[in-house]
Amino acid sequence: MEDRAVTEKLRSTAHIELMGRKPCCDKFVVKKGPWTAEEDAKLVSFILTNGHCCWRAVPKLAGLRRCGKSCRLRWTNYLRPDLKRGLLNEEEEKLVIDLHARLGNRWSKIASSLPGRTDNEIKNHWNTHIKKKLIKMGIDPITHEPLHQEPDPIIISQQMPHSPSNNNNNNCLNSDNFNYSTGQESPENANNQTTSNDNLTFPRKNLTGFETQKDDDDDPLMSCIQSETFLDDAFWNFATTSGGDQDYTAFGLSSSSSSSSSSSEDCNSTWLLDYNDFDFDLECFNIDMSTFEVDATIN
DNA sequence: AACGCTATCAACCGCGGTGTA
DNA sequence: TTACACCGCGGTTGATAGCGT
Repeated sequence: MEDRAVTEKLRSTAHIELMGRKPCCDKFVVKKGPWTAEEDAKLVSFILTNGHCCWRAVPKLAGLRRCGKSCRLRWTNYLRPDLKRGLLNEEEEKLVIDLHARLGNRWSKIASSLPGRTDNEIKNHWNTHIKKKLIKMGIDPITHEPLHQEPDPIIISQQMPHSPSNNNNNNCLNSDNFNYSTGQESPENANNQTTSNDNLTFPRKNLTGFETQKDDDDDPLMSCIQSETFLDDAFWNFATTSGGDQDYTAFGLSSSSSSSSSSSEDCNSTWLLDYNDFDFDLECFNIDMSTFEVDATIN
């Protein structure tokens, strides 16, 4: 068995020299399944010392019999020092719901707005907690519409074609018009059917009966949103009250990361979307790991 | 104590987009 | 231009912890 693995490895190596790129991993010698503490230690030690030049090379250089892909997953989902532990708090949950209404199952995009949280974690939390909560509230977790409400085919036909999963235009949590810091819909945007953020935003008005309802009393989602917690300024002020220029520290964003996308007058959800484009890359930590460690303690 | 069921979450799989030889 | 690998993503699975009977 071992001989065969070696033979295959050599063959694979020879193949590499003839073909373009190297294979990502040697399928005959990689280990699968749960990571051991020893493997974790090796991976953490290697990445903290060297960063990850490319994931394919990491297992080899770190002395791990793992696929590079597996190493990346283990690092990003579990070993990264800046990860938050424990269940998502209420604010994070609400943000996930909001972003899910806007983005659909684009977990990585959603995760990029919750520093310290991984796409896998959010996906799991969605499937195990939030989904059930929404159903309990009478809200369809896929469409974010009330469960009892039949979708209007005319309305559906009006939806934007690039709307993710065709389900994101009904929710008053959808908030290009919504100011996270004030809890108010921006008046100048209130009647707009589209916004400038066109690949992430969708017509919000008059597309479904849900949104044009005059009386929201019977609507579970509206009831939720109109609940004390949701209307409490303190809840929405998390974006601005965390201290001076560090507007978004409640999400673990430092002023430097938020400054690229948000100014004081631009304190709506677009900063979140802009932040999606911030590529979290450990190689930057490679320059000065001590800085990294300091930052990691903040979260 | 033993068993079965459910919930949770780490890890894997397969795919699509992109980069490279 | 083509073929293939890399990377990241979303969906799914499987192990196991927790709980009730």
